[in-house]
Amino acid sequence: MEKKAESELGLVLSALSDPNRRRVIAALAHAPAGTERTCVSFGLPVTKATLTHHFKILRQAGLIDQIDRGNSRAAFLRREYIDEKFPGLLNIILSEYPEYK
Amino acid sequence: MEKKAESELGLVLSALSDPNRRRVIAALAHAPAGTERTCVSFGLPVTKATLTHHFKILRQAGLIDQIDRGNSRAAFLRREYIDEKFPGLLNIILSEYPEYK
DNA sequence: ACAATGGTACGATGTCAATCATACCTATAT
DNA sequence: ATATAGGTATGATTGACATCGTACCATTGT
Repeated sequence: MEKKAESELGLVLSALSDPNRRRVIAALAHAPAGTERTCVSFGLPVTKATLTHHFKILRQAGLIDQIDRGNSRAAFLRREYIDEKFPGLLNIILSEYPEYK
Repeated sequence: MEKKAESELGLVLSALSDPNRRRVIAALAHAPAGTERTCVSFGLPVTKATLTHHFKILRQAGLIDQIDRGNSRAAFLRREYIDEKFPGLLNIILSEYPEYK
């Protein structure tokens, strides 16, 4: 049985269904373009194992990339891709966080 | 224990994570404003019981409304609400269906 | 050298969501 | 009147997912 390949948009919307993952994307979207941050730096209320899980999903959805910095892995937003493929999406995510006005 | 209240945006994104539900929203978004359609008219590959389930979720997310027509229940898009609260969202959903160009 | 830090891998668990079958309701159509 | 069609309600099953603990790896800093 073939696993049903999920659409690109499906991956993105599923990834953003989780509040912890939205928090990451909102923080990156609010930060200056090109900002890199470690996974732990977002202060999500989950263990490290769960952190890895969430960032993997964001990566597979094409929303972020991660660069191996040896010591840590820097996560950054794939802003151009998102803005071209899903215009308006980042602003929608940001709108959930008034403090990122 | 209090059930964690999900955010408005969370409800919307969760609702749109499902391909069947996206299909409904895309069809309504493509149709002329104010278009009403019955649940079955979308031809989703699920049983009636599952249909009811999906439309309930779309309603709870605020994406559609349903009017009781006795015989059937007409579903229509809450376009103004969506466009005001989540600008660009409908176009993103539509972009998955090139035939709705 | 060694501890501390950021992260991954694996396995387990609990919860939630999508689906179905069945039974039932209401309105139109024959 | 009776069948047909659109829809709801309920309960069961199944799979996916968020989470954790534990063990482990690499790099930086002391």
